Amino acid sequence: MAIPRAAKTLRRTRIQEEKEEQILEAALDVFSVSGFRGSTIDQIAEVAGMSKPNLLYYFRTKEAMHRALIDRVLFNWLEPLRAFDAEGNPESEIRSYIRRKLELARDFPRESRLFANEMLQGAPHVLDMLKGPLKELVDEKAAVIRTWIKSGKIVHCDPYHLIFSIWSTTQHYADFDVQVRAVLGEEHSGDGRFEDAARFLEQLFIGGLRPDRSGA
Amino acid sequence: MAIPRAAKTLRRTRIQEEKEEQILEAALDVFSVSGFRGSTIDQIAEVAGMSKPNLLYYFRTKEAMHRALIDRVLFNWLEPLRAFDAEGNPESEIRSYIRRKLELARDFPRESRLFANEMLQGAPHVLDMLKGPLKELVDEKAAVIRTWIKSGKIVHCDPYHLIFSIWSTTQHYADFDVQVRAVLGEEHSGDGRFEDAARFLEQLFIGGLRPDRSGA
DNA sequence: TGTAATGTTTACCAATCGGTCAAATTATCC
DNA sequence: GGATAATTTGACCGATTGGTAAACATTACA
Repeated sequence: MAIPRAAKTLRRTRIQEEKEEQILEAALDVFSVSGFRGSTIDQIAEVAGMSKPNLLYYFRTKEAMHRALIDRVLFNWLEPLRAFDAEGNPESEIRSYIRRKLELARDFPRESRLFANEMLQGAPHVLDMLKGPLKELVDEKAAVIRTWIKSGKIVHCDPYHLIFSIWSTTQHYADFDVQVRAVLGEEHSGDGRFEDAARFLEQLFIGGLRPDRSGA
Repeated sequence: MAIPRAAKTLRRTRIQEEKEEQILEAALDVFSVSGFRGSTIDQIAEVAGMSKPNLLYYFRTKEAMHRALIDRVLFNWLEPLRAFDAEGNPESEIRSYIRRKLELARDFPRESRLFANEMLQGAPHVLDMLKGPLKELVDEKAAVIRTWIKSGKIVHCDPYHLIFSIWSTTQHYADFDVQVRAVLGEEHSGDGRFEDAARFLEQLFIGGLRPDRSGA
């Protein structure tokens, strides 16, 4: 007789570890493409290579699966922003922030798309996190940027929109990958495009934020 | 007895005009949030305020509805890029391109999200258009940008990634609207945020593309 | 090695899905 | 106003959906 599933987390088996991993991996595949509503348990079960009831033995509902996935992904997703350091100098901090975000887009495009899908749907599962922890983190980093502005290290600008623009430009290469590939053509669709993107974005942001030397 | 639906386009009734408009409007509401797979005909019918069979009288399948919607939206979506003019000077052209794209994001966010959903799903319905007409248009505009670079009007950079970065930064305000609002907080979630965004992005791109006067 | 806990499968359920059909209703035009 | 075309509806269909029940198989551990 199986334990009530609520108690399952008390002690985790080897098999539990493996299967849950397997399921979340498959769920990421499916959710990141079709979004929550558009994905089916059957689909995920097939990708995971197990029967639907077996999958439901580990995650009782589709919601639970999605929630577990989001929880696991979000932490890593914010890591680069957390690393944004007030002590460092603006140019290298921004440069390395762009690098990190671009690496995430390259190495974890499904995670990026999972998040993008959630946003498009109005963030029904993560709205509290956006308004709480995310906002606080961004507020904090915006304050850092403001000190850079006040000390004349970068041009006067809105720190929030600066952060938004770094997010959007870098995530674009994961979320709109198919469009990027289509426009660049077969020849420039290798991993080299990430190097090109990094070079361009660093140039754009470093150049665009350099304090104005003509005016004052 | 109703006409075979294939002949319907020969002469269009007043009612046809109205109802099809009504349906596409509702379909835009639904598809832009849930994507193709995640949306249901019943949902759209309810938003459109008509019965499902009635809706299916005008569009035989969900696919047909989606296709009609995409077709109608895509043309307008590319208009700003088409307006990108080789004769104008780079600064004002880029400035007004950003403005136009940002206005689209503000005034037609559902259209932007419809497109974003399609991209996330791998562009199953528009891949040919991306590889064909879109690529050609972008190639053409990239050539324009290259002439600006050659004549020293803007800094040397990759024109494709420049275009991508304008797309992503502007569309971000439609596609990730919920995140932008959450991070900015209630007080900055009015329409004023588009003015702030415009000011920041113009500054970023104009500054970032200004030819380097320190080097040469 | 036995047994209890854990894991898996087959069969199934009610609800919803995309879509059809024929009958009923409404608009159009002479 | 009547015939005819256009529109709308309710009832329905088979397939798929998220999820369950219970029998069956396997594992861990004493």
